[in-house]
Amino acid sequence: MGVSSGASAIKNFLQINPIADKLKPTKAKSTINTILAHLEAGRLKKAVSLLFSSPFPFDLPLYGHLFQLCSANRAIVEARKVESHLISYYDPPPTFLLNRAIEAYGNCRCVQDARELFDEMPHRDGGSWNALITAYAKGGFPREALGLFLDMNRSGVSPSEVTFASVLGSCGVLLELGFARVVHGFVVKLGYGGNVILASALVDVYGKCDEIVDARRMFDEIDRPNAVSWNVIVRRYLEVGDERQSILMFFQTIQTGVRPLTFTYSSALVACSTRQAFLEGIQIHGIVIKYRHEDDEKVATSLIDMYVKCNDVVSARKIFDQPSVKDLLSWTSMVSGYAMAGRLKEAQELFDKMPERSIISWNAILAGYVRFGQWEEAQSFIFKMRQNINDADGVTLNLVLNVSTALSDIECGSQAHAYIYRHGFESVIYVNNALIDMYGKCGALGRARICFHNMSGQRDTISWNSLMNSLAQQQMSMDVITMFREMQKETTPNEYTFSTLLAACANIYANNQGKQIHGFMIRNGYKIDDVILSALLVMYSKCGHLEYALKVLKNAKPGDATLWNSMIIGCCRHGKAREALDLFNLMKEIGVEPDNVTFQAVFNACICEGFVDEGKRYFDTMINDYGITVKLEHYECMINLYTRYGAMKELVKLLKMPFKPTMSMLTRIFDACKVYSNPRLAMWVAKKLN
DNA sequence: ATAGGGCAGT
Repeated sequence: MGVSSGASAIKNFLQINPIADKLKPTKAKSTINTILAHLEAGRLKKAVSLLFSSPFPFDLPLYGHLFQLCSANRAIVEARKVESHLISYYDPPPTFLLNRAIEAYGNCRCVQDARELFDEMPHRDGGSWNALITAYAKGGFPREALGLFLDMNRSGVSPSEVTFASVLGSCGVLLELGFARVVHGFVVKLGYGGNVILASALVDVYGKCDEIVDARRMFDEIDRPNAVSWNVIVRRYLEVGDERQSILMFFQTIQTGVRPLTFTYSSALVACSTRQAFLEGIQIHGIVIKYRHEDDEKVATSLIDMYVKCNDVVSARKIFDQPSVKDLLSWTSMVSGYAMAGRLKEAQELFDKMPERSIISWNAILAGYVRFGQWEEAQSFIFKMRQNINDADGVTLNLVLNVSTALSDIECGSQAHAYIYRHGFESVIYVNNALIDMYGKCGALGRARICFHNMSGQRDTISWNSLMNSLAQQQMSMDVITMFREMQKETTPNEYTFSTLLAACANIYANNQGKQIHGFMIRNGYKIDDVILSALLVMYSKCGHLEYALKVLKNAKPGDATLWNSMIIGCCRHGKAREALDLFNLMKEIGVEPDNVTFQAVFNACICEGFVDEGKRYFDTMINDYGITVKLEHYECMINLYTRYGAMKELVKLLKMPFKPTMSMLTRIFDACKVYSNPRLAMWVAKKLN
C-alpha cells in the first residue's frame, strides 16, 4: 500500500472528525458505554442492534472493533448493519474501515457483499484490494482471486506481502504452476524474498504442482524455516510419493530445534507406514512423547497405524489402551490391525466392543476375512452387515465381489451387481473392475464382457487385465492376444498384462507372439520381475525354445526353485531328459533348494529315458537328503517308472507306501504284471480291484 | 497472511 494511501486515510479521518464531534451529544456517551458493556459480555447482536438504532455517529475505532468481531463470529447480518450505520453518518467513510468491512464479508463467506462494497467505495487503496482478493481466495473462488490480482496490477496498485500470500494460496488450489512462477518473480523483485510465509507458500505451490525439486530448492533458501515451512515440505514429499525424504525432513525439523505441528507427525508417520520403516517410526514415537503430543487423537491414531503396518500389534495396542486417545478412528485402526495380522478373533472381539462403528470399521473386518481367505466367515459377516447397517460403499462392494469370486457364488455376485446398479456405484472404476473379475472367474464371460463394454470411456488397465485374465484361464488364448492389440489403442499395459499374455501364448505354443512380447517389454522399459520371468520361461520352454528359456533362467536371481522347475519340465516335454537331470545337478551345485515339484520333474525325466536306477536314487535322495514329504504324485511317478521298464522287485517294495493305490495305479501295475509275467503281484492287484 | 493430518480396498 505505501505512504500515499496511508496518508489519505489520515486525511479522511481529519476531515470527518469535526462533523462527528459536532453531532456527538451527551446521550452518545451513555450509549457507547452500553454498547461496550454488551461487547464485553460477548453480546455482539445486542451491541450492533443498539448501534443501528442510534441516529448519530460513533467514534471510528468502535466501527473497526465491531467489524473485527463480526469477522471472528461470521456474523453477516451484524456486519451489514455496522456498514450501513457507518456510511449513513460518515461521507465519505474512511477507506481503512471499509476495508475492515470487506474483510468481515469475506470471513462470513459473502463474497458478493465484499465485491459490491469494493465496487462502490469512493477511494480504494492497496488494503481494499488485499481484502477483496483474500475474500475470494478464502471463499472458494481462487480463479477470481487471481483475476483480481491481475486487475490490481493493471490499476497500478502494488501488491503487498499479504496479497502475495493469498495469491500463492490460490495458485496452489488451482495448480497454476506458471502463474506461481510469475508471482515468485514478483515477490523477489519487490524484495519480499526473505519472508518466511511467502517462501513457505512457494514451497507449497511447487510441491502441489509436482515440482518437488523446485519446492526443495525454495525450502533450502529459507533462512529459518518455521513449523509451517517444515510441515509443508514433509507433507509435499509424502504426497509426491517420496516417503524417504519426508521422513528425513521430519528428523531435520527436530535437529533444527523446531517443535513440529501435530499435523507433521501424521505425515511423517504415514510415510513410515508406507515404507514399513519401523525403527524410524519408533524414533518418531519418542519425539511425540518428548514434545508432549501423545494425547492428540490424530497423532495417536497415526502411531497406532504405523505400528500396525509395521506388524507390531502389541505396541499399537499399548497406545490404544491409553484412555485419552480412543475415538472412532483409533478404534477402527486397532480393529484393522488385528484383522490384517490375521488375528480375526481378536479383531472381531474388539469390533463387538466398539461404542460406534463406521462403514470403514465394518470393511476392516471383512477385509481381514478376505485377505486370509476365510470365505465362509466372510459370507456370514456380509450377512450380519446387511442386518445391522443399511449401508455399503465402494470398498464394501469390492470385498463382497471378491468373496463371490472366491466361492464361485455368481448368485451373490449378481445381487451385489444389482445393488451397485441401484446405488450408482457403476461410475466407480474399481467396483466395475471387480464385477468383470467376478463374472469372468465364475465363468460368465458374456456378462463380464457386458460390464467391460458398459464402462467404455472410463476403463483402466485393470479392467483390461481382468477380462484378459479370465479369458486366459478359460483357454481362450487367441482372444487374449487379440484383446492385447485392442488394449493398446486405449490404455497402457502393465506387468500383470504381460504375465497373462505370455501364459496365453504358452497355451497355444505361439512362440513368435511370445518373443514379440518379450521384445516389446524390453523396448518399452518394463520391469521384468519374478512373475514375468517365470511366465517367459514357461512360454519359451513350452514352445520348445529351450535356449531362450535358459537365458531367462540365467538372468533370474538365483535361489528360486520355481523357475528351475519350469525349466526342467520344459526339457522333459521336449525329450531332453539328460539335460533335465544335468539342470537338477547344477541346481545342487549352485545351492538352489529343490522342492517337491522339482522331484516330480526329475522323475518324469527318468521316465522319458528309462533311467530306472537313477530314478530310484533320486527318490531316496529326496527323502533322505532333502527331507521332502513324499506325496501321492511322487509315488505315481515312481510306479510309472517301474511298471514301464519292468522293475518289478523295486515296484513291490514301493507298494508299501502310506497311500491307498489309486485306480490308475492299479491298472498300470496290472498291465505290467501281464507284460513282465508276475502272477503273484497280479493276484494282489486283482484283490485290491475287487 | 503460509499449512491443515489419522482408520477400510485398488
